[in-house]
Amino acid sequence: MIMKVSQSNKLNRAKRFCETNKYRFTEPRERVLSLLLSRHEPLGAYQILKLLSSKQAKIKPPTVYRAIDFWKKNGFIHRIESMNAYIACCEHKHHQNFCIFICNQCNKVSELTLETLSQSITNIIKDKSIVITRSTTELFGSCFECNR
Amino acid sequence: MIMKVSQSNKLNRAKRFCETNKYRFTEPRERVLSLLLSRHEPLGAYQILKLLSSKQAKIKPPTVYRAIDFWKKNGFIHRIESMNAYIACCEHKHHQNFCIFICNQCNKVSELTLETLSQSITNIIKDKSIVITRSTTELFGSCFECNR
DNA sequence: CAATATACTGTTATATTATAACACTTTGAA
DNA sequence: TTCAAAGTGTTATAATATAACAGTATATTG
Repeated sequence: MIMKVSQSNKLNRAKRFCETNKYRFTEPRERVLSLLLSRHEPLGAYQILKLLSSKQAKIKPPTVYRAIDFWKKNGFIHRIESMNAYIACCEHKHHQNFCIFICNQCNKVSELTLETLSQSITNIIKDKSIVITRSTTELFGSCFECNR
Repeated sequence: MIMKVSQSNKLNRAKRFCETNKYRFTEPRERVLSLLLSRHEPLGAYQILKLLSSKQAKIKPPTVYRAIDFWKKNGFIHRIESMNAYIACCEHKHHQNFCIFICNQCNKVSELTLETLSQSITNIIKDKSIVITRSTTELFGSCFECNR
């Protein structure tokens, strides 16, 4: 399987992450993350299920959901709530304040890596008695191509 | 049934909205919206189903989902994506750029009516070739009470 | 090295959330 | 009064997600 460098880098980073933190980089985990890294679009859990299953070896939902939960918890994938779908996180460090853009017309989804977003949200929350630990923002509209 | 004024006001506004736009203010629509207005917490579709059903008259899922879809489309309720739940929109005019805060500890949910949010998002999106028509932001953290 | 605790997987079953499809009813306008 | 459109009722089923429990792999400790 041919991979872009950045993609295999990300997989390696995930592997190192597991080693460092004494988690296991198991086959289901590897396969789920690889798949999400190789696609640049959100996949539903049952799409992943189908893509990872062969006629001989059918995977079951919990196998996929466990891997998804693991990577999600550890900042390697995002759940797109409005789509019940998952994408590989494009930059690990932005995982806490995550923003995606969904084009209403072509349905393309892109993650926006916005340094300013979490800053903005902090500014918006003037009431310092609330502490924000995580945010997910889903923007809908039309993209450059659909817009011309 | 005793209601706060603002609550019945909101129901009236919804009624007027229907009259103005030639939509019907039918019984399922009224009951679903009333219920959501009377609670200050998110309700799942099947919770609504249960609350609106009596032993004699059991409501079916499509009845609830149709009412939910109607009010959602028309800006009277929000879907909280991360919870598969629905709440009455606290201010009609903010419906396009909607932000809620969910306390991780007590699970209380509050809608934030932030004049500045949509502005901020516009500022963040420097690339003017993208047009945002709607946004939903879900913030997670700990609230004032849980924070002390 | 064996015992054992822990993390993880495999499997079956089922819960939860949402929609398709079609017959019937209400409403307003021609 | 009939016709079209909007809306509801009902049955069935799709799509998404999790509980529960037995079994396996791995690292650790005695």
